[in-house]
Amino acid sequence: MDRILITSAIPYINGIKHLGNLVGSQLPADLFARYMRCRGHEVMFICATDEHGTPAELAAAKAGKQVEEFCTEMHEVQAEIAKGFRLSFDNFGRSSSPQNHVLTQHFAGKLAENGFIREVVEEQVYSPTDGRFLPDRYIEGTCPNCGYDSARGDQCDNCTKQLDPTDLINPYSTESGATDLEVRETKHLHLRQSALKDDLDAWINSKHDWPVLTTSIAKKWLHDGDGLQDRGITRDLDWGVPVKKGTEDWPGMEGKVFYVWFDAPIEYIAATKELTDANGEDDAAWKRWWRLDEGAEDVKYFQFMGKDNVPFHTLSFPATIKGSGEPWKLVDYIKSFNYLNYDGGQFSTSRGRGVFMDQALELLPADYWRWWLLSNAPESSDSEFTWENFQAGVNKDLADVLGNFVSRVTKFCRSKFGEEVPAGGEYTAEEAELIASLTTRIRAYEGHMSAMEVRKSAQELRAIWVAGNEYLQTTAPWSAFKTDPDRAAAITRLSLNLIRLYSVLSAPFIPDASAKMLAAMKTENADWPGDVAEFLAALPAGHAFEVPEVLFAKISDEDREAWQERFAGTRD
RNA sequence: GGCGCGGUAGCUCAGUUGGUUAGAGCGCUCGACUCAUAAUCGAGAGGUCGGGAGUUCAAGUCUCCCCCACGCCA
Repeated sequence: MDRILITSAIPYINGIKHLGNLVGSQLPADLFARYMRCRGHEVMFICATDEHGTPAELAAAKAGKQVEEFCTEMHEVQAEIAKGFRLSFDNFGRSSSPQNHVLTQHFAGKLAENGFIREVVEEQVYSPTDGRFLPDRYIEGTCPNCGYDSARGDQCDNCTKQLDPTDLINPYSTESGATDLEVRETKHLHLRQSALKDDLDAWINSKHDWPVLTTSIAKKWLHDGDGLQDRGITRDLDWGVPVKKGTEDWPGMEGKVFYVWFDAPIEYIAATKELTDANGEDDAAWKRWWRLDEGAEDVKYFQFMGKDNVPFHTLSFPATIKGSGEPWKLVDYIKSFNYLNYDGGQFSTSRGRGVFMDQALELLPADYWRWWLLSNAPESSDSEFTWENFQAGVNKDLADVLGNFVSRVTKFCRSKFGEEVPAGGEYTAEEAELIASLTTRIRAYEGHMSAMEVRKSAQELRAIWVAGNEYLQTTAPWSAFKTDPDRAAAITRLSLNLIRLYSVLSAPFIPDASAKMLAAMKTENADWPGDVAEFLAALPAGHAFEVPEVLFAKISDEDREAWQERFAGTRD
């Protein structure tokens, strides 16, 4: 039995994520976690909300709430949606947790001790009216280039020219409208990633089995231009982890907090501690996952994320870990994903384009989305969501191939033999052939699942479903029944056992339907198939079952058209 | 403008270190079956692998140039 640590990139607290976000990290991570549990491994599957930073403060203000209150509510919303999609996190934590405060401050302290922190004095725009420093994009003014009067401090939306806030003519705060802005000096901490560059480079180069997407992004950041740059890890904000050197105050850094990208990945560790704390366990319980000197030596650590998160996970977070000089667990494998596009364009949170997680669950059960998204996961390149493809894929794979198989077998049996596994008849060469073919396919499926080859896994699983229909078509028990009822009974007995096989194999993809299939077969035995012939004999003659409700209703053309229309524009 | 990733059947995508007639699913056509959610199974049609040049006994797969789409950065 292996010990498998899995983390999914943590979604930002501000708003509900769209299907592109889901398929880029949480969903494939869940697939892998479920599979590893099915295979009997000890799994720790961690996710959380990323709660700090200006966008959260502003969203809270807009909602007329305190930021803590806002985050608590939004965390609850995201946690509920995650449950709706059957994301099987062992803990869905919060980056604002006390555990993360302590750990983040601890790492910063160690980095400072080891000389990887540099204090830098910068000039930033301060608004006396707002009582705070303003991030570039919360300052607007007239563009010096094109004269557009609502150019942002980082870029002009009209002429696309990149700007500094000080370039703007008649700048004002977008928060208060205040125009009495001034430039003030402020001190910040920078993480000396440049000093760790060679170490990180060697580490990345040793990862020969990582996806090209992952390593190519990391290498670009390492070698592009002047190479890996130091990065500011603090901000002049209220909402965040207060800057401390371990448990000590940090002179000159009063009133400042760590920047989100510094504390967010540390939350992976903190969320594990949140879990064990909640369970009343001691520190050894979480350290055995994260500390090489306290039991994590044999842990295999997998991270899942979209490509936009790769730099933080290949460079920034490892720099934090390595720079600490302490034996923390480093990631063993980074599975990264491209983007899922929506109907010819991008999904967009800010513009509300596409289907969002809460809306998706209003339309259809989780299994529909899980199956389609995973079987079309953007692994090797960006991929595309269209309503036509979604409808066709779901109807064909889930309703016609899998759902209908369950229907035809259980209903045939009920009408000819009653609602129990029929006795009589012998297995022939046809059964031997089916079992041989299934064995090959199941072993291939296991290989793809272990390798996190999501699309290939889905393809193989589908082929296994098809094999059942093929078998029925060839053996035609409805014909055999007329001349040789015993033969028909043998075929039906095997086919009923196939339903249990499909339940077990499909569980990581479509957990709800899987549970329904197992329940219909009136068994709780969901052990993974080793010897297939043996597995298919587990439900013996005389074992009762029931005909389940239709597993997957089809998506009608009317529904599809209505949804297409509804989601054509922006989110209401 | 620089960099990055792509451009393979109507659609969505696979194609290992260059090597026999370029693959899958859907869609389409035809056939079989009638247990089943008008479901299933089989067969077939369909691509000069964005364009051009080159390296090689051999290129979708390597090199160069160009075109197109997307993304990141200045």
